[in-house]
Amino acid sequence: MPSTTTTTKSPAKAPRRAPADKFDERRNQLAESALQTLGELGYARTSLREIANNSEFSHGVVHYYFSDKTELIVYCVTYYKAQCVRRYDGVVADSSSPEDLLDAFAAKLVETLTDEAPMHRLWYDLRTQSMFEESLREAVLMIDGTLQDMIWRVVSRYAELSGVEVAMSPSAAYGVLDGLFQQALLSYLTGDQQGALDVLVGQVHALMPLTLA
Amino acid sequence: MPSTTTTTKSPAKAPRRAPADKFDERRNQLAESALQTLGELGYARTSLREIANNSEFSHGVVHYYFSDKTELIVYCVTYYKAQCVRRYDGVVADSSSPEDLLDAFAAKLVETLTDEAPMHRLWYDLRTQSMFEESLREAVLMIDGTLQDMIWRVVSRYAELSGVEVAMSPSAAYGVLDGLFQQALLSYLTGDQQGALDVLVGQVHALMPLTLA
DNA sequence: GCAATCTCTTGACAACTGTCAAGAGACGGC
DNA sequence: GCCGTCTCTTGACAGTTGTCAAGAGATTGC
Repeated sequence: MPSTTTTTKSPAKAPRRAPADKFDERRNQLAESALQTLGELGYARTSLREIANNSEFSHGVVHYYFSDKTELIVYCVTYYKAQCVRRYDGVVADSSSPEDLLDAFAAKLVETLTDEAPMHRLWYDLRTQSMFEESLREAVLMIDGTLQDMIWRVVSRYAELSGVEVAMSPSAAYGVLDGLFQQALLSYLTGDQQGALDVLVGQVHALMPLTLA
Repeated sequence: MPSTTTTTKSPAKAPRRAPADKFDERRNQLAESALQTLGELGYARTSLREIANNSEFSHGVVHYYFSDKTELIVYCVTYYKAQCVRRYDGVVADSSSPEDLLDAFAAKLVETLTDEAPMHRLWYDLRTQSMFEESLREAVLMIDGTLQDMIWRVVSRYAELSGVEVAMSPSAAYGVLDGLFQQALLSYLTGDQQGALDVLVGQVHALMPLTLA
């Protein structure tokens, strides 16, 4: 088993004597640009040249900041997901009743599904590819773990506000909610959008009480 | 909306005067061979030459039986999934108590996860790609529908044997079970296999009663 | 046994891919 | 101002891809 922590490796053999921040700054700038393209085309069909074309740089610069394509992709998704795992913290902190929490949680789900559908399909793309490509697994399993923790904070707070214990494992709670969200995403992207959102809200409202003892 | 039924289009402009079955036979033969390669490498990284190499034919023959790569892939997965949607029919027919059904269902899930993991990851791969690639959607949504029906037959029979009504929509039941199965598949392929199977059995046993009123 | 059709192979094509080397510009310290 | 380093561009490379045309075998109808 390789180390499980270092997600931000420095590129192949970049010197980086100077600012030390400027380098990471550019990396993030490039990552944000790349995420746009990746969210549009998906992992497999996004070429480094396409990423560069949609940025203000030329195609050679990618290899200055990343050692290869896999490192770029992994960095991008890790970078994005790191900003997402706190998405429901406000919901958890501000709600004072189980009903409030449930409504706010469902609303947040709808919001992110609407606003960031390309990012979500990219994440599912990467996670699926990790079933084939060994080199993606470490990052994917790490991210999946943080998402599970994120959901668990919501579910356990929901139970706390309800005054009962949770009746599901963190893994099961994440699995079922993720299944519903993924289904909604597919429906949202392939069919009528409003219907997908409505169904998701209904299903989450129906499911969450079942996580309680 | 295009037609929703014709999954077995004839290729671009193949004449096919003769046996009329021989042609489909070869198609299926090629599909089964291609499925092996696709299950191993995934949708994006499987080339037509690789498919041909793992078969007894040369790379040109693919274009004799399929008009392009997309048609081949869609045909393969549709062909495979058509054999799978009856997987739990025996379970549904033979069980005489809810406990029997639940045990048999979980056992079947474990069996298919063990025996056909590459086929399952291929399906999830295709479904995810359909979020990016318009041309895959029709087939994916059709297959997804038949899988939902398959799960619904299990769940509604489970309720019938329990003497109560189902408390979930077909969509929700499929969504949550699919989420758990996908999670188990990822865990099975990336970590310890036995653990993934045990967790899946436990989660399914815990979840199924929750589908009842 | 001939001819027409089906079946499959071979070879080529244009396009695209990740990668990298060579070098131009910019920027900083001195 | 000058030199060293950082930053980025350009151009090229070898390999791979989907696609298709030309034609060789094989099979069938007559």
